[in-house]
Amino acid sequence: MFLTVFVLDVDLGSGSEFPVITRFVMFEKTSEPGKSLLCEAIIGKLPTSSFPTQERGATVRKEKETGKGKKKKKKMGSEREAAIPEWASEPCIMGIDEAGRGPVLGPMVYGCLYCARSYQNTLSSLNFADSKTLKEEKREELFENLKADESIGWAVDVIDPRELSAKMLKKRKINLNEISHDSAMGLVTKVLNMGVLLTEVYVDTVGDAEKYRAKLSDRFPAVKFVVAKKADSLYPVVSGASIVAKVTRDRALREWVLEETAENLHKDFGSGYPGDPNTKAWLEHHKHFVFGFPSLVRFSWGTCTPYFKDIAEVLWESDEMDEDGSSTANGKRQMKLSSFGVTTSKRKIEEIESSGKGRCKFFLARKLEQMDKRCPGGCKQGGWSNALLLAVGGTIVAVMVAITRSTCCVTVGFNFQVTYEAMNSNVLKGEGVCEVCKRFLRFSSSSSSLPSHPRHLASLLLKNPASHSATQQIHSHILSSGLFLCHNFTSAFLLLINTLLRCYSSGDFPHEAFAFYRHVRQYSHSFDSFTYFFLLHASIALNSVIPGAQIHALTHKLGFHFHVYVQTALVNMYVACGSLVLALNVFDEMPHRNSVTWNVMITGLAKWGELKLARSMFDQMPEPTVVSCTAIIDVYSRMNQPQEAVALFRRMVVEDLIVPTGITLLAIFPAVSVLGDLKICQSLHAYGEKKGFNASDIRVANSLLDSYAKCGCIESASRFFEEIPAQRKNLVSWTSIISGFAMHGMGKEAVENFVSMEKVGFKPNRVTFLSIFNACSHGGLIDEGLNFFGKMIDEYEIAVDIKHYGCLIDMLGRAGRLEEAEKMALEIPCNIVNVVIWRTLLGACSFHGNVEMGERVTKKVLEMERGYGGDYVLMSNILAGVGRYSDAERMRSLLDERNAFKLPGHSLV
DNA sequence: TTAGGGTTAG
Repeated sequence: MFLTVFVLDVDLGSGSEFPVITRFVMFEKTSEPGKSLLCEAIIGKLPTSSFPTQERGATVRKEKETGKGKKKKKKMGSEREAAIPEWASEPCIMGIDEAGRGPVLGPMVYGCLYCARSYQNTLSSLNFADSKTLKEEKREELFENLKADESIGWAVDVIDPRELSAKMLKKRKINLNEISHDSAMGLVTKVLNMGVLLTEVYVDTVGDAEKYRAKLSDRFPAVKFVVAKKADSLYPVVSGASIVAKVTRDRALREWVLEETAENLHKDFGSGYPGDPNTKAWLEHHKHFVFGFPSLVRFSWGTCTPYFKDIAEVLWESDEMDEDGSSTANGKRQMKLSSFGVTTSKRKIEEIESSGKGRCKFFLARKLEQMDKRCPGGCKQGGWSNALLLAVGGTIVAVMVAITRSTCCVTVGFNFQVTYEAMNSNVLKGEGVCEVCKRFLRFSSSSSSLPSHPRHLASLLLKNPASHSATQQIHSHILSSGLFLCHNFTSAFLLLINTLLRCYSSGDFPHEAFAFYRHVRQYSHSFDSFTYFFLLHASIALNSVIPGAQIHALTHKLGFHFHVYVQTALVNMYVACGSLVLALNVFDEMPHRNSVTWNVMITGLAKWGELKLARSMFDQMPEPTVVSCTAIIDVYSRMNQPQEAVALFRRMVVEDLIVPTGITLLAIFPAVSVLGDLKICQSLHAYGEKKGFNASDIRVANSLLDSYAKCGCIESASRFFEEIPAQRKNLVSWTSIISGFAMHGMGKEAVENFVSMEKVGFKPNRVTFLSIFNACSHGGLIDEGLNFFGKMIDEYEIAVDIKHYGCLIDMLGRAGRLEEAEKMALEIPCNIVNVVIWRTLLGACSFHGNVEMGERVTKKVLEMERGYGGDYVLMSNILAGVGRYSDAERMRSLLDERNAFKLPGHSLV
């Protein structure tokens, strides 16, 4: 399973180090193309901590309001004023210890206990001992005692498991020792800031004791630090701190709100240590296929890894590329990029919502709601973003996000807690981007497996030009990696920009080309003709003249009016959008035109039915090329003017000015087929042999054999087909010869060839089946035809389309099996059925004189179309055939009344 | 790194 996550907004919180994703959507995407499923559309805000009784951060004991010994605290920097005991002004000692470094579950708690140095002896008599050696009840009792003791102060720092995991897995990793040191230092700072005169601090070591001591002394030069192993059993003040920490952690675990749970999650998780069978069982039973574990679990622990085997697979398939783009030792060159395409639609979302699928407790626990597509921060360009889930050791640990239209990049910890680096404000100064998005621009190229040089990225794009996901990933990478800063204005960067535009313009998401261009324009104006060329193609792909016209204006402003490529692309764009007048305007105003410009204009005119104008322009062309000639011939062929096509081809050959190519032959053959002129066909055969086109281009050979068949010479077609070497024949060759036999009523030969084709390993397509059905129809091979029909569905799994039904109904109808034909017609799905089907059946009814069915079918036909005279004539003939002359006459009258038309017959012979 | 013409079908 693949996942796609779209992050739309983050909450920076007030002073929180860890911003939280508050708006995002997630998609589940199956590996089956086209079967993408929206899993959930969600929005939410994470709680700052799952420990309900303590705030995240140091919690410092407040002195009781006893009055005695109470005094106003000195103001320390910006710290708030608070009451502190008198003894705090004396030299004080403090102990620091932790609880819960090892477990895979729950917070790590740092605790401290402090008192006046003069109270040290009393402290020793309080029977504090290393908390681990005491029973829970005893610890609770001691904790309550020390809380009640006015000569003692204490504080804790509860570090949420999500924070631990996020820090350990973020790009700039912070290991547990570092987190521990920071926490301890945080406690020292807090207590000092309260106005406590700390002179000695005893700390249970984490890592090398001396280095730790030096670090602490460096930070707090006025304090003497004693850092030792097992300090909790050596110094009563540290033992007290260990009790504070341990009890707080135990309570946190007891009172932990498993937000993911409504009723199913239980808290029998044992000790939380990785080896504990209860803990293991709990982990096994509480993993989630997308979110991994509830927020209680430290997902960065190696213990968790085996549990992620079965959960959502996240692929970040990219072979390691060297700096120069060459392959690594495994010899693979091709970059594989998994597809995290944007696949959604309003309908799909509604479907999922209404089906009730997708919502799970993990979403509910995160207070997730439906959302719309706009960026809540007010990004003018906001909207969907692209995201990549990064997998480390098979575990989802981060989501890399680049909102392609608003440039927002964040990494997201496993439980959607953001672990982000400082944003690069130089890069993101864009207009129309909301503050939230701006503040999250980040992600250096080192965090991605993509190359960092524009030239390498461009070559990657060129290797995967059709891959939308590759394009998106590189798009995101460009926005997020700071390439703008390093490479802006370089030719390599422009090449990359252009290549990306090219990929978008030729793919299914051309609007992204404009979005990207708009974005880049905020930082750079060093575009060239390639840029505008691709943008104009993107406009064509969008099938909209508006962006194209805007680019037109822009190129005019930027001085590209003399650039032949840009101007030709403009003509092409206007032609493609059907704006012939605008195309002609550009064409006329061009100071220089080349043959391509002419060809674009000529074929454009021809395509939109302006054949005469096209021909006149062709005749004015200074130097006609084979392309323009071929284009005109092709247009003549398609516009049913075969004589003109042949005449022009003759002129080409006779005048010997322009040499036809294989493509010219492809253009002329349909005209020859329409004419049915075997002699021309034979001449073209000879010409193709002489020039080598028949041998070099299988399409020419296929077209020739098709033309032979259509000119009535199935023998020549068959002979020519046999002469094509087996290894050159393709599916079209086989289909063409089957079709040839079909049109000559040679059902048996068609079937034999179909069988031979299967034997040599070709898999028939829908056209092949159309041909074989036609062959069976015209050859009277009804049962064979029906067998082929079954084969098409069952063996080749080809969807039946209306033309297949048409062939089969024609086949059954010709054979007089009218009931079967009618049954089949009635079974055709109503969204594809058309009048031709029923008209075919009506023809069969007429042929076989079936009045009863004829009347039924006529009714069907007239329900669908009333203006075609042939239908009335057919029914009239059926009625007349059985002597119902007055009814026949009524049908004829109806034809006149309804002003139905009938094309007069014609013959070329 | 830019363009234009392109096989089979009731």
